[in-house]
Amino acid sequence: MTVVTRFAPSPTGFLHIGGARTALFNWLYARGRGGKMLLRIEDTDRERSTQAAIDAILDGLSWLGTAWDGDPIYQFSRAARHREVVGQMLASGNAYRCYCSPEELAKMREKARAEGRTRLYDGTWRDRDPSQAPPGVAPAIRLKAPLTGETVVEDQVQGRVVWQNENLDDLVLLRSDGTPTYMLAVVVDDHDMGVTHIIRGDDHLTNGARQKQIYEALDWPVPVMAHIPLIHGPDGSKLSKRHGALGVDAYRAMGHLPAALRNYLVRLGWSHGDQEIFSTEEMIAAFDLPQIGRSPARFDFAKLENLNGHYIRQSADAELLAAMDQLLPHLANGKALAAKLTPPVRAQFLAAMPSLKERAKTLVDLIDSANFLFADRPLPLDDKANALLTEPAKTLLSELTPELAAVEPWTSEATEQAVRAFAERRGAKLGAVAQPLRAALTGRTTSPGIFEVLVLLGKAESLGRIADQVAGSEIRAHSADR
RNA sequence: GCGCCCUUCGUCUAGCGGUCUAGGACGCCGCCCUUUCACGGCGGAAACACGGGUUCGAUUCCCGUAGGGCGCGCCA
Repeated sequence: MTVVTRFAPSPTGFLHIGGARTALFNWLYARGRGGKMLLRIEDTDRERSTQAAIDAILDGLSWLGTAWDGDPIYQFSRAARHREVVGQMLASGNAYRCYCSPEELAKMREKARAEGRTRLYDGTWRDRDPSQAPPGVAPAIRLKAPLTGETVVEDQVQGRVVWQNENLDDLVLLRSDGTPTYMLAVVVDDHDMGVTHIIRGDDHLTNGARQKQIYEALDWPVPVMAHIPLIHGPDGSKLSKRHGALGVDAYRAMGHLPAALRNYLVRLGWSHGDQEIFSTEEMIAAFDLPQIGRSPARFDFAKLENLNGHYIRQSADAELLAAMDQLLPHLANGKALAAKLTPPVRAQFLAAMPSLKERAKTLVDLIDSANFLFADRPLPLDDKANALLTEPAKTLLSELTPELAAVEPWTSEATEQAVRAFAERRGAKLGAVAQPLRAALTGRTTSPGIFEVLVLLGKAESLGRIADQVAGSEIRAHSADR
């Protein structure tokens, strides 16, 4: 039997990180078994479903690299089929009409709670003759669930979970306005789509039991179920906007790589011995349901960043440049940056990439660390760089200038030789010269190796930037004289 | 309140009765490398929630307690 999994988000917001992991698990499980992962948009809540949310979900899945197979199924469009199935259940005696008013139901719930019972609906209309129906009231259709015995879910993650049927009540299948409920729609759709494995958040575990009752009433085969624990915030509470319940688009905008996010997510709640790094192929081969833990995991940004740094270092230079191009439209200052990336600057960027990527945790870091390549003269200095360029340091730079100007050819070896010789003659440590030089060339106190920077910038630009700082020094010196 | 689930270093986790003086990873601290920052290397601090059982022997099995989560709609 071919494995068919599905990801079934409701389009009421972005694709959040928990949903992304659920999708990833479904995708991995299907891929690892030559199966398919289908996508079903659960848009039956017409009030809250939006096209923007649908787009965000499709976009997010594609970016993450966990795209669905076939066309997305829109649940709302299947309402007629849902009604048809309820008709069958009514005919077979597995469902009945309930004429209770909302007020009556509210009272029942109150009473049940007061008495410490879980079954909220008291079965008023379960066996009552339809002739007693109040006139002019449209009924809801309820499932005639078993009163005794137990309902068991053999869950791949949770193990065998048992509910006493007396704790489960007759759920509504069709509302009085004729629209299907979620509980019914999910069962009918999963069945019709040929879903063999349901992998979803464990907030659906109880639903699993109720849905199993529907499957049994319909005499349909029950898919394998796997209810995975939810992701929590760093403080252990439910993941909220306060923590990082961000859409995957936000992680993208932070400069994370899809491969890194996948690797981070797959290890959240699942493990394969001590292995931390998984290529996509390795993940697909190793992933399985029983190894998923049952306790909720907390989201850890630091670990994600570490992993992302790893994947950035591993990426080919040209790939990183391409990833940045794709990221730019998602950044606030993306347009301005894109305009600066002229062909020569891109070439410089590519040349600098091997050492830049060594230092970056995110693509945003990468762009930021490359700033010195395309900054305009005179270079703005950050505070630390400014503090470093003291008067003696500037004097040193001005004395270094003619020696650098004489360097030919302008290579990293030749410039290093010149600077080292200069420092030695002055009895200075290399750092005493290199740091002011770095500040003048990059505007910062951290950068790739200084001789590499010199070569990256070229002789004319390098000397120009040094001159800018030395000149600034003279201007200030003059004004101090008066 | 009722039902269900969970509980190993700060975090993600390995562990599936003796291999545990509890392993790995991130983070943290120290040292090394070094022109800065990273990378890399080496070392360190850091955990079996608690109480009962079962057993020759419990991190591993069972039962409680405590703490946490999820569910309890004619929402999805």
